[in-house]
Amino acid sequence: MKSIGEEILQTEFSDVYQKLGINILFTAAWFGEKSRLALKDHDISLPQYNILRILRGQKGQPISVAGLCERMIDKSSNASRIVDKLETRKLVLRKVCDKDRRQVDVVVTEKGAALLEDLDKKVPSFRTIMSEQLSSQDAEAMSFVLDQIRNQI
Amino acid sequence: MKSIGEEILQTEFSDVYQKLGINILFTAAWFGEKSRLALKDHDISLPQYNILRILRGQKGQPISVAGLCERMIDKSSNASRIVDKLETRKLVLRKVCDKDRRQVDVVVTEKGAALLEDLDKKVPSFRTIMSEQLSSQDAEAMSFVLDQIRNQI
DNA sequence: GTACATTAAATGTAGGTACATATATTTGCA
DNA sequence: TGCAAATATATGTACCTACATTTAATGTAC
Repeated sequence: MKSIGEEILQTEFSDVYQKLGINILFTAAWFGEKSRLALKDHDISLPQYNILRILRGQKGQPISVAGLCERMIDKSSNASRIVDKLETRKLVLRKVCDKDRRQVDVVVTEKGAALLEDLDKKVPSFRTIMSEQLSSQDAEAMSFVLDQIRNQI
Repeated sequence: MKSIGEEILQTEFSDVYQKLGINILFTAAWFGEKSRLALKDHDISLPQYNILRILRGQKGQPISVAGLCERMIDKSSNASRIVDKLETRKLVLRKVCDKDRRQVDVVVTEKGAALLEDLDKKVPSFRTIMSEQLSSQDAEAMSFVLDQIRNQI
């Protein structure tokens, strides 16, 4: 089995926290690469896929571009331009909001929903990747530790 | 304290592994943002900083562009162009390798080393961020779990 | 109601990633 | 030796992020 040290050819870390931190960064990059590979055949980028999933979570209810940003993992991604790409391929629809004409309501189209269902079958789920490796109790505990780390003073 | 669900306004996850997976991605993005902020004043990007640190790890010994790639967290980053930027600012030196003229040897300059030392004081260390939140035993265990996750069949 | 601040989205730009291709050099083998 | 395959780096392109600026619509103070 390849440890994080072997993955990046680093023989020693200054301490175990440094090692864990780099391991988190590396594992996130590894997840991303795995997903991107699965999406490649359909010419969908990772942020595009994430936006489609957020739209599905809306269950038909439209969401603004700012609303999409709030729900994205990468907060500084430019939802406006990602929606552009999806709209060009008719996977989502954009419509100026009646109540506030500054806002733009975004919804997924049938074509988008169908593609998404197809993609879900190909993108490896975290459950598939992780459930053999740790118990759900450990997963919950680990998730809590990550919450704590981000919320330290 | 803000849980991952609150961070991305997601009220429910399909399961705890899904939650942990997204939490790992989000925490990695959070680490990145924190570091980027610290580097901003010096106009150094995160991959540029990482390359400078790899070069310091070489302790003067030159390393090829491919060698840099192997040691980077993001394996598909384009070290050639990142080195370009560093070279323009005279933070690194590039020299065609005598033994194999296809290779390019990269070393950090004194200016680069001085800047790096300055940056290290400003970029928050993982130890600072995490040591209050979990014991070194737990950090070691968590790192091991991540290694296992990436190495499942 | 006009003026000014605020807000939502779009756009411009620099640097980065992902990936294909090009260029130069070395290696290996007939 | 000669020449194709392999290797190291650089470069071109599309999409992305980070961040500043612009445009349009709304809110608010006077």
